[in-house]
Amino acid sequence: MLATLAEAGFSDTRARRAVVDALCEADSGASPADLLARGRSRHSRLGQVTVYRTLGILERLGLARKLHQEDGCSLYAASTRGHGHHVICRTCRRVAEFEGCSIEKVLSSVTARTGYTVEGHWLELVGLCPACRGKR
Amino acid sequence: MLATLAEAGFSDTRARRAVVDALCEADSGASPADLLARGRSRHSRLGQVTVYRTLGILERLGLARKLHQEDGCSLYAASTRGHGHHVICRTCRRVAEFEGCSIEKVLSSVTARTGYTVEGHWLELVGLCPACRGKR
DNA sequence: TTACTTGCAAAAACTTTGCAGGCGC
DNA sequence: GCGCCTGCAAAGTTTTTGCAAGTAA
Repeated sequence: MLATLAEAGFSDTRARRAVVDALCEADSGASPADLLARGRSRHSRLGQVTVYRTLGILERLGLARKLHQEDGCSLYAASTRGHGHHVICRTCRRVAEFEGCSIEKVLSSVTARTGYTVEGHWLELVGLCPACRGKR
Repeated sequence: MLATLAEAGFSDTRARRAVVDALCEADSGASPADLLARGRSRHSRLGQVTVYRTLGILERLGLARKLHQEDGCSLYAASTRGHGHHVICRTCRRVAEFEGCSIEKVLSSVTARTGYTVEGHWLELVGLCPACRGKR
């Protein structure tokens, strides 16, 4: 992830590393505030603004993805570069990434029914992770 | 839509009607601010707060759906009650609703690969509507 | 009448911007 | 050393809350 940042021409700074590490260590969706808190354990002078700015960069590079949810959409999760989707646990917010969403069939039927040319899609699953399912 | 509100125990007020009508007449995603503006042409004393409150009710009843987008997620669209998804035009924001997203196969493969129990999903398509495609 | 609604004003929450100083390269 | 980065403070936005007055039933 840091390597990709470097390739893209961004310098390797302490603040960015703190944000990136905080995001990667989290196996659940993290809000900018969460990331600030976690990042500060690595770099105490880290500011919220830098978290936002770094997230912006990561998002543009496809390294982080914003998770959208019923009750707001300001959680972020690390993401393998490129296309992919996330499943998020409705209880603990832990996320898992997956690829291959065979929705080609849906696309053609939507095109036929609505006349739209579909260029992109956003898919997100919600459920219970193995750990939370066990707890019940 | 108003009938459904009544059945759910909400009274039929001028303000709510203004918001509902504004949302229904819009064939594109509308922000709370858009709805306030449009709603005021019907009920000039309408306040922004009521727009938010009404949208909250409609959302809970499944009559309105929040559209999530790259650059923020505060657009709403009227929605047929129950399960469904939207395609939104990336140019004019016009939306169309569709049902039948055959993602059952995806679900089982995700369950197998991640161990999550998937309970719900959220899918949104982006593209060009017939009108915007023609304009180019 | 009685409880539900509304809208104003204010507060709160969340993001972005301006800018002087700091740090990576 | 030069130019990209950072963080503080402040400004902007968006959404929520408190409350007295208004309205549906």
